[in-house]
Amino acid sequence: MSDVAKRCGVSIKTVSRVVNGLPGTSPETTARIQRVIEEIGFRRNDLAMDLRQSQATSTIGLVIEDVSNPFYGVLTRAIEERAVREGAMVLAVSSEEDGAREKELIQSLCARRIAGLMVVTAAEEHTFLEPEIRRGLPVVFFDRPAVDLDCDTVVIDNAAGSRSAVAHLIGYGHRRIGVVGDYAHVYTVQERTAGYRATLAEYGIPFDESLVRLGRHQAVEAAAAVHELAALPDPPTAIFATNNRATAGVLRGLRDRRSPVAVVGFDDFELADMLVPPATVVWHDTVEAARVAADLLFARLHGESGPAQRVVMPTRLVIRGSGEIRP
Amino acid sequence: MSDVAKRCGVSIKTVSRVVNGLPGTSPETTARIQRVIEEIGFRRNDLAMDLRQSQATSTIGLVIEDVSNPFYGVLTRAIEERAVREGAMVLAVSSEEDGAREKELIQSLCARRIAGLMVVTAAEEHTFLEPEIRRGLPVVFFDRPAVDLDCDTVVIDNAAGSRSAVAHLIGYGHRRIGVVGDYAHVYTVQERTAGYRATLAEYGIPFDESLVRLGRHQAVEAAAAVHELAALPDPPTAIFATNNRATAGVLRGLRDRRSPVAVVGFDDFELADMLVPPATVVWHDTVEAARVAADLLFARLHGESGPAQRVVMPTRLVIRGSGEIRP
DNA sequence: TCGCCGAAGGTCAACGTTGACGTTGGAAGA
DNA sequence: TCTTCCAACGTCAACGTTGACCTTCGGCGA
Repeated sequence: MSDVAKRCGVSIKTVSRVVNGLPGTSPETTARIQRVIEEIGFRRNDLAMDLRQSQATSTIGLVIEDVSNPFYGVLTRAIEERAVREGAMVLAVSSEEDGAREKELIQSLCARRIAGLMVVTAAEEHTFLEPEIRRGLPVVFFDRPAVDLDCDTVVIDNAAGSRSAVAHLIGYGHRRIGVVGDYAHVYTVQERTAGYRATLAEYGIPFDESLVRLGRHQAVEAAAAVHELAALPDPPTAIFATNNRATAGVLRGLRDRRSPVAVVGFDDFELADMLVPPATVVWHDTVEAARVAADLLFARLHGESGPAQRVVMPTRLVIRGSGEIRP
Repeated sequence: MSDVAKRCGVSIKTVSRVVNGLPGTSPETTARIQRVIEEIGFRRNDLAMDLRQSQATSTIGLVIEDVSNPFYGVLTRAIEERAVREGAMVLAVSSEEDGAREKELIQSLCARRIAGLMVVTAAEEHTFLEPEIRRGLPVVFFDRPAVDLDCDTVVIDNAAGSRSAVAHLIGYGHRRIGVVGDYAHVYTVQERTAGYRATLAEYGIPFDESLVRLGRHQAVEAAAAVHELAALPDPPTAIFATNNRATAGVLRGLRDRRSPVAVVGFDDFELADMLVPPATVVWHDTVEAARVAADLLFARLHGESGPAQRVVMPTRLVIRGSGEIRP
């Protein structure tokens, strides 16, 4: 900027006015400055501007498990879409389901003075966020609530979704229903497993620990769980998979086995309807949930100061075939 | 920081030393300052630091078409993985395949003083990047080269990949092979379509314009193309789909038709092997390509100043079933 | 003629941080 | 005792920008 000013024989402030379209410069001066800016390819340093003006950048921090998981890809995109309309960008980082890493990442984001934060948390403890929140950082928890913080939260109705899945399988005559899912410490896994147990109890079916196979983070691990379950003395005739990756893994594991096993998965996923049999899943609107969460975040950024909101997104059982196999 | 200094009765500089782990403070002072930092939850403003020190942040800009497309999700993740090892973050933005938007986004990224830039370009003109490059911004083009800029580039061997796909179909007896693909102005679409034509010529098969259906960005549009092709007087017996989304769309479009049509798609995708028939595709290693591109970028950031590199990633035909259907 | 006004432009400080360099005060060596 | 040295601080300016405020000057009405 000072370079432009020197070349034009004006003060830095005049250049600043032109750059920001403020009044107070003659048309000739404005044109001259704009020409020089074009010539030398000057671009304002937003860092300096943000430092001077607001102590915050127009960047939203987003902490997820892994961008390459389509669920988070869709989430990231939906938030970005909302953010661009507000002139903001989204800085998405992957926690890899590691609480300590999540803490580091968030602190690093805060050091970069993000304007707001959205988190799919993997941590059990969020007190480290308190000073930031006190300083005015809006935080929204997505998909998993914070236990020790009173923040806006958007979650899926895991209890109802799990119930619909398990009740559906029971309705088709299944009494031995396996569960395959991700790490047991993840909130959604706990909720969905709890929903499974509650539904079994509701129908008077005894809970059998050996039918539960958690900690299956990768699809191949979920596929392996299928073989473990099949090797049981009294194998399950149906499987409830607690997320998209587990569902894909289970279906892959089942593909080469002769005895048909019914499957209902939580989360819809691309091509689910193209498999054979097509996957019956607990659907929920990820894009809409992301929009709601983004709305909450931007409302806070625009000054909203009411009590923390908690939004529960509904689910719907999408019947396609894999869940309608009888024992 | 000045707040911490005041509370501790020391100068700002002393706090700075403690924050950065520099020598020159007694253990007692260090402990006192650290305690206060912990107490009030102070966090250094990296904006101010970057402004003072280097005029660049430790952030890599990544311009892609859309994070929610798994291809780009995987790319983003691979680059992030490399970036975290270097203490950097990735600011990924979606151009939506719009050249003008891409330009705006890149300029916005530059204004935020990113340390490096990786682009899957949708623009035909990149001269606006010249001043930034002159100023030392390392730029890597991924998947699509720049026509008017001499930068590091990583592309897929589109010619060889397309040839392997089309020759495979011809080998199975097909002579009328349709093409379904994304926007015709996209580099990869052009290259792959050119590869298709070259291979037809190689085998003495006349090119028929009516078999080419481009501009199918969404999967549903690709599915519609299948029906259009089937309605031709002399419909194709095979289809070459030029990317993952088109392949999924084509397979979906074919699902409900009785007459079997062979399909080979460019790009592998999740669950491709779980479809019926499983999708035969031109595979390439996206993760490895991203790693190579990230290596190029970080090498430049570390001072590498040799001539621009151009890396061509190999492809491999993965035979699964959909491409081995005879006419 | 004088006073006033507004357009066009300039000066200065501050945002939070750190590099360069200055200042203490006590210990150690001559 | 005097010098030297070093550890442990502090001061100041600068990074690029902008808000608050000041200056200049020509025009215009009383």
